[in-house]
Amino acid sequence: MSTRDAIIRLADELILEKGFNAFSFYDLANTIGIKTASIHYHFPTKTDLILAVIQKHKEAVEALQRQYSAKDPLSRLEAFLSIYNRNKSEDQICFVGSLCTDLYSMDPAVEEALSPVIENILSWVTDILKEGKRKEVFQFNAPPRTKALLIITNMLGILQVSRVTGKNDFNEVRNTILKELKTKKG
Amino acid sequence: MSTRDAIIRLADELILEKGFNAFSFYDLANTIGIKTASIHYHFPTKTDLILAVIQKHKEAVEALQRQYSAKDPLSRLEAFLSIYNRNKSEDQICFVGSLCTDLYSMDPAVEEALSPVIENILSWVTDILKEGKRKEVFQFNAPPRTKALLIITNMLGILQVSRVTGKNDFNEVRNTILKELKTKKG
DNA sequence: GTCTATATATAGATAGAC
DNA sequence: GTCTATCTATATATAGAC
Repeated sequence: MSTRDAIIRLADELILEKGFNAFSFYDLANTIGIKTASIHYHFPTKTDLILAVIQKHKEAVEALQRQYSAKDPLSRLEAFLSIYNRNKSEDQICFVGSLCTDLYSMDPAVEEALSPVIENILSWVTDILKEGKRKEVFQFNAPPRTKALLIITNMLGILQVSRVTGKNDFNEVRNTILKELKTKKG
Repeated sequence: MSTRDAIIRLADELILEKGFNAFSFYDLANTIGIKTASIHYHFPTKTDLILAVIQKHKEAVEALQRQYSAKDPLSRLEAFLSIYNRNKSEDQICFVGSLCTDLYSMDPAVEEALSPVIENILSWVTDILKEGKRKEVFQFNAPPRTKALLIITNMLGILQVSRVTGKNDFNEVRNTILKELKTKKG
């Protein structure tokens, strides 16, 4: 893995673990085994770095969307839910939740970059729900976009809250979302 | 208002707006019109200050619980939901969401103080839902504690996400939660 | 209870050698 | 592409005068 990729990967982990304002170029440099000046060579400013991390998430989401585009609604929904799997280093939260929390302490360019990623995820889930309802594998009453917001905020929120209430709650919420959504057919 | 209270109030606002790691004693001092040394007189460390902010929320929640303890389930639920009203300075998020996001960058004493507050809110909402179901004003299938987690994470999450997707989504989510919960009786 | 002054540490960032 | 060295700014925190 290139140094550049190692920096992005570690920055991403630290954003999900501690938040954008709680890690420094020194933390990155020290862990990777280089000097801070080398980080600045790849990313002149911390904003440049965070934009690269967002870009990585953007591409990962798009890859997931393509990979499951032809699959059934339940598989597609599970693909979406897999974004939140907490089998990485312990207790990482959702990157959207982390960045939205710190949003007003960051360069406005971050919001500009983050916005289309969030809108893309929201459209994706909305579309999955629409198709699932049409095929009668999902049931829900709210408008699809609203139901998508409910599911997304459940996943984002439980990753944060379950840091305190206990990690079982993550599985409980995830399973309940699926259970309430599924018809006998799904 | 005492200087101490002014500090707590402003620190609270900044935590909800920018997060714990994005404001300094200088920000507080400068806005209030005192010097940083005066902040340290009231709160020797930043941890002491955040603990006081948590204590303030603890008391506010408990006051709300007492105030509505004898009311009907719908009124009690609306009292809970009022915690998330965003009619303060614009775009503040949920204090639980903000602190959980930054949790692993803070003194462990913060988690210790925050945990009972979250557990108290969770018990409160669980109890409201139980009573509402028993009285047939609410309908839901999941266990009451799980349903409480779903509603809490919806509210916490939408305050963060709607910073990007637009503030209408906050009202949409809030109204949908109530709509899906209510029976004809409720 | 607030101030001035200061200590100490760390942050993001740049210049220029190799 | 990585380094050493350094700049400048800001952070939390303390000592001691008023």
